[in-house]
Amino acid sequence: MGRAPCCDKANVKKGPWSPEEDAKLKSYIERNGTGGNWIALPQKIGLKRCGKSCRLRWLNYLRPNIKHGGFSEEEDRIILSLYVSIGSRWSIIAAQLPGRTDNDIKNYWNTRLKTKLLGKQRRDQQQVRKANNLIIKQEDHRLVDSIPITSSFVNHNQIPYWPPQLTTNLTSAISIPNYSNSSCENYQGLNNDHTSLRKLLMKVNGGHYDSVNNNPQLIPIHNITYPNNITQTNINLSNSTLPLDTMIRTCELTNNSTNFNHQGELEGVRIGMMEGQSSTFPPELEELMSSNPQRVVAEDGLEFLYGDYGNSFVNNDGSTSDTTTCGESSGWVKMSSLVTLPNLESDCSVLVQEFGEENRFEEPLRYSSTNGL
DNA sequence: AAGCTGTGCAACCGCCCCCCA
DNA sequence: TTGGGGGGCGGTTGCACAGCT
Repeated sequence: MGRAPCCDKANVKKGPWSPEEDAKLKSYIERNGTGGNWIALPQKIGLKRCGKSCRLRWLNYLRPNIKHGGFSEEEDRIILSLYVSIGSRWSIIAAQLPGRTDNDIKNYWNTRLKTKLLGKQRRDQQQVRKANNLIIKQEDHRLVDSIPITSSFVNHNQIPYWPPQLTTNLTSAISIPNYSNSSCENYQGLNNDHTSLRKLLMKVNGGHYDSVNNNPQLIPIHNITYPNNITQTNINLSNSTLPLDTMIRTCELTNNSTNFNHQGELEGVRIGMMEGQSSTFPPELEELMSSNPQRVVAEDGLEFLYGDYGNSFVNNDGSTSDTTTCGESSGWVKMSSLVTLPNLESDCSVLVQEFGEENRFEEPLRYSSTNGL
């Protein structure tokens, strides 16, 4: 049995709203409110529109204080960082941007930001292809296969970033963390449970989740006091909000490899980064990461997805350490290091050594903010 | 100038969740 | 406890406009 339509499809007007319809809807809601029933609203007003259409028109266009177009760089940053963290949860992202609607942000992402990012990547790849073609022309064609693919611009459809040998090594060296049972309490709830995720997000963002009224209260990140060692400088989202996975990934790849729980599982390593494993990232970002992992997260603004950065950690004293020696680093990592595992192409054994049994720590990594997380 | 292509955005569609009778 | 209805959300579509050939 099919679902009953919310309105009489044959007798409702579709398509663009006229100024008269806008005026009717706006003045009615301003005088009387929605009455908590969008379906009944058009009849009351005398509009031949579906209630859902009225709701959408009000929320996305007629509602006061709506901003259209002209996204600032700061807004770009927030959208990008949240997109990396939570994916296409436009309503949550919109909640962080006053005056913006989920529809607006969704459109902005699909038409501008995404193409900007992927366009940049394509340009980069084209440049490398051109450069390689030049090399090929200049060198003996028989040498082509021996040219090392050094980075970054590998087309992962043709050449997997994770070498097969490494994948095997990783499989034996790393067990998949069970977030729901993890002894690292901050991973609890990372099980696609929408409510749990939202609660976690609220907490991580320094907000308060009103479970009675299901009402998230967010506060900006600059109101958060960070845990030891972590500063707004090395997180570099100072005027933004701190996304869930940002914190998690920051913690995952930091300090003295306290990444093993009592079961010997590697706490928090995002299995999505392993070839063939499920991902916590949206496909296009996964594509960016798998083809160009070193460049996915940089430090500033838009560049944080594709900008340059140094392969270094930030230590407690402000000095830096090379990523390939991350086990020796004792500080929180930069944003730029969040998705940077040891340089596996150059030394597959590093990760196994880094995370080998002998490096297991007794206490799982814990981190908290002053708001009780 | 006309046709084509790309872009931006408003609006719709359909699914899912939650509330309430 | 359960099923229907409304609200909310993400994905998609279609149209208008601008830029290019």
